[in-house]
Amino acid sequence: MLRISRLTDYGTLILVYLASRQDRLCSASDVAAAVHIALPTVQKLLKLIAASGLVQSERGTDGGYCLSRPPESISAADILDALEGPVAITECSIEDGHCHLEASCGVGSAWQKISKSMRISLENVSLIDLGSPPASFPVIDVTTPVQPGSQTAAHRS
Amino acid sequence: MLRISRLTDYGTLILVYLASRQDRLCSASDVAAAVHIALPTVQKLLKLIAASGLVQSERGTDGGYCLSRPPESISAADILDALEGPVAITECSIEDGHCHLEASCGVGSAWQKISKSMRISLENVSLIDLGSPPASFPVIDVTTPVQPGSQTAAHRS
DNA sequence: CTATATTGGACTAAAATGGTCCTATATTCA
DNA sequence: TGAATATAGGACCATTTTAGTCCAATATAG
Repeated sequence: MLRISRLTDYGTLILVYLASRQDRLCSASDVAAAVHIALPTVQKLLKLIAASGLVQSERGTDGGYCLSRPPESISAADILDALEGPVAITECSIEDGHCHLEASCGVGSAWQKISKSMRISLENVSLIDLGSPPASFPVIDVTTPVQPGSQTAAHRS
Repeated sequence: MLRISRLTDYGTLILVYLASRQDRLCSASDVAAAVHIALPTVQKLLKLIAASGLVQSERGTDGGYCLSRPPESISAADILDALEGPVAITECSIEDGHCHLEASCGVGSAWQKISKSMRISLENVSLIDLGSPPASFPVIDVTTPVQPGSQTAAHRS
């Protein structure tokens, strides 16, 4: 169903929470209590997210996690990259080469291109948007040339 | 990874093939030979697709399958609906109600809205587009009000 | 030295996925 | 009627992915 995993969903919650606590360092326990997700799961996710560079960590007493960039500059695509690997709609589109159907296919490339458009659109959704979503999100136009880094979500208040 | 399943990918291939054979009825064996996918798998997929109404079937000698609508009117969203259930980016967005995080969440709705935009954009990609993709597909704008049935892919020659 | 944290990994149960196969039924034609 | 060809509707299984928990090691502060 073109869906993201539940862990990615949780990860988003965690990041949104950290965005609201930009100043302080939050321990995994703090986060778990705030977002109402079991501690072990939060720990696992924070480790993953930290490994991707989206958050920074500090060990020891009074240690914890915080965003390593301002929330405006963290996109939905960044989150997917961190928790699910690169956004790719088909297996073809990640392996990019050895598909035993290539000759008769002609479809792979379409899904690939759709995937690229979606990725770009997700790059335009920031952590702030995810925390306080607009009335609705714009529609992907999958038929005209993509504009690489157009601009970030335009609804910001 | 925001990906579609391999079976859905295969299903797309099959539908694109049927679109090129609009006139005749194609048996599962015909299709399997044409798209280079194992017969049992093709049979399974055709049954699923037929159940969804995208293709019509006829039994008996000289029976087979054909599209039940012109390929222009079959969208990528239709294919996903047929083979993976409704396009929904999060589990939340399908159950639409009982999420034990609802209080602290605020994120679910953002992903839900993004999902809706993506769905609409996929509705604008036809089977013809999937068969002969344009140079690139437009980018989803996830920040402005959605336009329900705007128009179908504009690159058609 | 002890408390508190993260780090990095192993581990398990449950579910989804991909794929095959079998029986029943419908249709055509000789 | 009977044989051949198709779909219909399942069951079934192996493998992978997902979600979730837990443990030993390390770093930090007091």
